[in-house]
Amino acid sequence: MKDEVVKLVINIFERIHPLSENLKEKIFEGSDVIHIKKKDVLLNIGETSKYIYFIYNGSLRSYYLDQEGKDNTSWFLFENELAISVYSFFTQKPSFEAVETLEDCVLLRLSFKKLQQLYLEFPEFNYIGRILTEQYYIRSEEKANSLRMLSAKERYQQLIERYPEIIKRASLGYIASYLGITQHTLSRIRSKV
Amino acid sequence: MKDEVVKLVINIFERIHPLSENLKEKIFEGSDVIHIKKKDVLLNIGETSKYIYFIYNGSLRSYYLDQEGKDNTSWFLFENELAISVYSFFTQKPSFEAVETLEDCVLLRLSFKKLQQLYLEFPEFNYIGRILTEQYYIRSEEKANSLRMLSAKERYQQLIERYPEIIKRASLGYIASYLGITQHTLSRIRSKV
DNA sequence: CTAATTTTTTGCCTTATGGCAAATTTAGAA
DNA sequence: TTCTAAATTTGCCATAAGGCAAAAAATTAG
Repeated sequence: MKDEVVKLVINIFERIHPLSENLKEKIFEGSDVIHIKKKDVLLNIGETSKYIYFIYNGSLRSYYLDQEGKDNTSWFLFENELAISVYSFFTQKPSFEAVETLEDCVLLRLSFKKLQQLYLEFPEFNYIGRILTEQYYIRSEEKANSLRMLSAKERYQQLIERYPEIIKRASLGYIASYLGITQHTLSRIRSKV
Repeated sequence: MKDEVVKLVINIFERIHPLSENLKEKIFEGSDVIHIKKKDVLLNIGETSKYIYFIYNGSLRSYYLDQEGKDNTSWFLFENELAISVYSFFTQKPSFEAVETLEDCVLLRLSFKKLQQLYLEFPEFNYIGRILTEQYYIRSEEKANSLRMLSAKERYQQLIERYPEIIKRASLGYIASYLGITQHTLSRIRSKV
């Protein structure tokens, strides 16, 4: 199992920049495959994010609690994507957001500490880290721009266009908060489309 | 002038990771100081972003045009910050957003091509690039989360708390679109506070 | 398979925000 | 300084989205 998962990750990395055999071995040694049930929590609010996850199977979401304690989904993540709590992992400070599974998952886990070692020992690995960070950053900008420029309905339409599976795999309540609207509004939008 | 500006940039970089003398020289050689007037355009919609800018003096904004052709500010940037059009610069594809100055500016400019050369010639420079990308990425996530979770009034209050000078340096219309609301709404929020 | 729980839809009314238009203030140019 | 243009505020009304509550549908557990 681990062989297969690590192979896939390395494959994704190598589309960005070749890896030395030594680095590949270190990635293999430093990471673990974990199996985790639906609705299990990978990171609690207030906890510092210590791991980056690669999603081999399943899906995750991260969410914030607002003033009234309602949870607002900030990201959905699926197969072949990397999952972290952006602020907490990058700064190594306590998280304002939580991360949980939406489905049973198979994840590859690498610790922050190990990752830093790899970055320092293999400077070229920073190239890959930089490119991946850029790619997720672009998606973050897209999110902000949709929220700014599009109506609730348009945001919903854009979401199902770009990530059609999201509707099958996440509940309406989660999707609504991700779009910055209430369940009721989303339900109404759907009934009209 | 150029000495002073490059020194400041390198100083900022060195807070992240030390630079070899050779790399410092290459940064100096590869970059140009440019003086540019208020309201001048650094990047047009449809154009591919070829430069990254360091703001020594002045301020910039980037903006999108919505369906009706109204412009919506996506970022404000001030002294000691780096400015790019995120999507276009990272992907080297035509930009959906434009970048213009809000004030007369003194900028340090480095081409995408030169930057890639530096990344390849000095692998450790990717470390700095990665960390900076992470920092701006965090800010992008904050923007998206504010738009999702806070009311127009709360977003305005958060903005003046975190970036108080923004009010003196950007017009209300720009600030309103950055907050995802109309000028009128922002004007009303201000009159009530 | 049935009961219990969760998720989704719907109705009614309130509130926040937008659209248009005009008045006022501020900034810029001659 | 004075004139002109741009930015900001305000009023009035329309529309989008939220709050509360309950019904309906779907999922899960026993």
